[in-house]
Amino acid sequence: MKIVENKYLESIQVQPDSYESSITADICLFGFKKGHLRILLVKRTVGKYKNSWLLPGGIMDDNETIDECAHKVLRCLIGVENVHISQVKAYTNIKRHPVKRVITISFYALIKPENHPIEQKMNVTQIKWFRLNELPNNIGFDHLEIIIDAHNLLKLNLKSNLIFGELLPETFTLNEMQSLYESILNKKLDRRNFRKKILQMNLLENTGIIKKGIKGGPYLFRKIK
Amino acid sequence: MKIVENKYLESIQVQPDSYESSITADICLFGFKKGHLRILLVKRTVGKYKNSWLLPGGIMDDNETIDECAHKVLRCLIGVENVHISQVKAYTNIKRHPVKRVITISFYALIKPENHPIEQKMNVTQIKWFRLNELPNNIGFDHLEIIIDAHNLLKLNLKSNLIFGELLPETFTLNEMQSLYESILNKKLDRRNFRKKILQMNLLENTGIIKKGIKGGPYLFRKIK
DNA sequence: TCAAAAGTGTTTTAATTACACCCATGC
DNA sequence: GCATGGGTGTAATTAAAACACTTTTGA
Repeated sequence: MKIVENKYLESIQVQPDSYESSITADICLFGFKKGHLRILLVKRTVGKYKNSWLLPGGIMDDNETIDECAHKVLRCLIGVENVHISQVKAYTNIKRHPVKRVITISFYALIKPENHPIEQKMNVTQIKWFRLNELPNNIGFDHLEIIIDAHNLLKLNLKSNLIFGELLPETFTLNEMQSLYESILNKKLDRRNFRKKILQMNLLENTGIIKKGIKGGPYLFRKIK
Repeated sequence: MKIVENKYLESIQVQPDSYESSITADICLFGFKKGHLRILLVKRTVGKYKNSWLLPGGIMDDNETIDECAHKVLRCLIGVENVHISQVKAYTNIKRHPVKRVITISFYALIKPENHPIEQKMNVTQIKWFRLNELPNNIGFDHLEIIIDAHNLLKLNLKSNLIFGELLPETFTLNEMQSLYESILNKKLDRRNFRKKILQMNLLENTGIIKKGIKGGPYLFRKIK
């Protein structure tokens, strides 16, 4: 299995600009760390965009769907099988890749960075979590547009669905959760109104445990079920 | 240009099940006629699904984006260039087409059927507007799923955006508009509340003209700008 | 003991829903 | 002239937004 992963990783990042017209899955992997919403970007060792930050992505095989491909990328990247992904959009501009025509279908996924240490793979010179409001200005291809589209969809889904993947730990304080919402929506929320709204959804339960090391002694909550 | 169109139309519908792995755009073309939201489906003359109703679609060329491809399909179908389209989703299941692998990216578009008489093309045995709540049960491929996804996105966009393409004529009564909304959302709306909400958006203007032939003498409205 | 963060309700405002009568027109 | 559909406003309910003090804990 490890071999398969490496094979894929290479096709994803080692042999850029060398494949035939391809369909790829690019992943906007969002994480929440130190109070900020972040996204994982990589730099490749070769290819035209080797000095640019890029979304991690992979080429879709003959025998896999684009969703399976997206999961494959995540498996290579963080070694996790069952992360929930959401399809965002297809990008088909003819000149988006300098050598060959590449069609990309983008996804977003939500993880907790602490749970998934990122291994530096050989074909990637750098790999880094960026704050969403401090993105580098050298993002390659049309990946900035892809990031913006994914973030917009995430915001939309957050309001209606209250799905936040594993952006938060197993147990968390309501203020941590509020802070996550504020990061994603990029605005301040009223503490009392936020708690009222979230709690009356009956999707969280109070563990009764107080988180240590924080002034005020906040209760830890978890998702029900 | 007419030749080009025919060439495309053939590749879309005459030579099914005979192409290499392809990327297609399938169009959920919604129309509003006789008080019902409808969708245009076609039957092809050949291929495994020749007895099934299908969404109109076309193969993406090397030198066009998927959006251009979608417009091409609409041009072939109804001869119109500048219809607004919305991308919905990519479908990549491996076995969705019986012969070759076909990746489909779906779109929806909104037109007024009366404005666009549908020509029967040679490769299509039938072409018909179906009421969305009376779809045939022999819909080919995964096109029923595609229709449902597109309709759901349309409902979502209707609530937030108030974009209804050209589903309504240039001028229309508020009750015609309400009837359209009820068809799309599939539920009854309160007449006074609907009018209040729509009018206070300030996106419509009253032409001052009364539509003849209807009891009550309703005013005709149009979109501003 | 004091600074920082947690926890908690009420009031105000805005948005949504429910509801009934008279008027205009076509037949 | 009468049946059908068009047009209109207000009250009730519900949801969202604004707002301040007390308690707990770490340093």
